[in-house]
Amino acid sequence: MLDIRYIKENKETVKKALHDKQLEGTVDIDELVNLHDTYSELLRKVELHRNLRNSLSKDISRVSPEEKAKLLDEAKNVKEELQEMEEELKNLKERIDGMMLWVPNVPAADVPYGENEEGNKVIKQDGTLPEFTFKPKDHLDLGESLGIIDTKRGAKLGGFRSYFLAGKGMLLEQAILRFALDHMIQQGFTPMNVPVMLDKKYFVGTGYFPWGSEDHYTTQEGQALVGTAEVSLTSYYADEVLDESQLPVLLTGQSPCFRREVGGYGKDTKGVFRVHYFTKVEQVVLLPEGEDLSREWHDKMLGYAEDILKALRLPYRVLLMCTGDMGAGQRKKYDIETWFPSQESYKETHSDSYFLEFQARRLNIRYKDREGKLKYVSTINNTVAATPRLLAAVLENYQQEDGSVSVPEVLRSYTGFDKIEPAR
RNA sequence: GGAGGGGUCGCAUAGUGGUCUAGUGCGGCGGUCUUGAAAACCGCUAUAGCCGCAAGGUUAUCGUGGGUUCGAAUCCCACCCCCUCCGCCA
Repeated sequence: MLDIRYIKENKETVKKALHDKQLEGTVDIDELVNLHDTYSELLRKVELHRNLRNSLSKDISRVSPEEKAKLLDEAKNVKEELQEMEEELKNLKERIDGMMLWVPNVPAADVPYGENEEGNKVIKQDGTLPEFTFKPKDHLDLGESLGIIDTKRGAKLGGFRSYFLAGKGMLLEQAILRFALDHMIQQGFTPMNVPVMLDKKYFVGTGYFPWGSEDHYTTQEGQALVGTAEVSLTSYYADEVLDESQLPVLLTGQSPCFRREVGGYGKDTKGVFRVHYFTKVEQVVLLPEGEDLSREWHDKMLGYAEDILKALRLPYRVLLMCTGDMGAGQRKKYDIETWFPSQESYKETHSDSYFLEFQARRLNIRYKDREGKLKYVSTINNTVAATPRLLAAVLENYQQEDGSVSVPEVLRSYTGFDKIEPAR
């Protein structure tokens, strides 16, 4: 959420953000500003009227019985007038609040303009592409021949985009996750196990709602299932006031992630690349205000994710996402894409975004600065490792001519084995 | 799921319709005293908005949302959360 004062003073900037993020038509900024002006004017009138009511009430309690009757009549009139005005005020407020939720964050100055993913810029590439003396299999073929990925039975039980991981595949997944978690702990992050069914307000708070509500499952109780631990971790301090000395808050959490993947029916249909349920280690940072600081941490957190890929010796590249391919709430976003030999292309495995105060305003997370002034924190989040997608990358990149898959060296102390061989 | 108790200022607690403009204690900040400190004493001690150059005034907020009333922390309704006990359960 942006400050209404900012929106009023920077109408054209906000309109441009709507346009650049391909969100035109979702909210009318002129209408919003006009409504808010009307609201402010009415609010002033209402407050004057409340003042009148309050002073009349006070008089009634002090005055003699004879005078009382007269004042009571007057007070009743004021009350009725006030009720009408307050009704209108409430309606205005609801409309404004509803519209405010649709106002996106303004992209940072260095975010390139683009209508879709084609506008993204590759800004970094790392790792040597593996060379195979044979035609590399895709992760599903590998997983099936190794007996570690079973999408057929997954689909039998849970429908399309469900899967089983079995045996050493399951253990390798756990190794990746634990390795990733350990790396973040080494960076000073606090590991967290988080709730994954949350009140919808936290999805609004993190900016997943209203834009992405279609992609979330809901419970009978009206909660939604998280698509990422970011929602839980970022909301951890919702409605709280931190002291500046507590910042930066560094959290890492592992959680199941649930995504309906509506609108993506034809996309990535093979294997376990795009699934309804996966596991992810996420990193979230809360910072004092200041864009320079956020940018510094944004890059630093990108580095933590790169560390994982480097340690796994997986080739990857980093994309600076364009306006049309970033989230409504995001200020700037990097995606990391990891090499998938079977497709001879890089595929998204990580996403790193900073928000400035956008999420903190919605979630009401503030801190007291050194002068005792209350300010909103700035938030950033990034993937550390998401499986089975990253597992799939490991399988493909580490496959051997004999059909086996060797285990990345850094994971061997976690797995206890150094290769996965074809099932008999 | 059932029964009972409870949610008030940073913390603890008082407050059953009108000086509640929310009392008191603790903590915190400032001051007096002191060589210094402690103790004692005095003062201050929320957030957001509006009007105002300022001083100040004003509106809202006692878990949340409705309602009753001229007036609600206080009465009524719904919901949320916490505690105790019972049931169920990894």
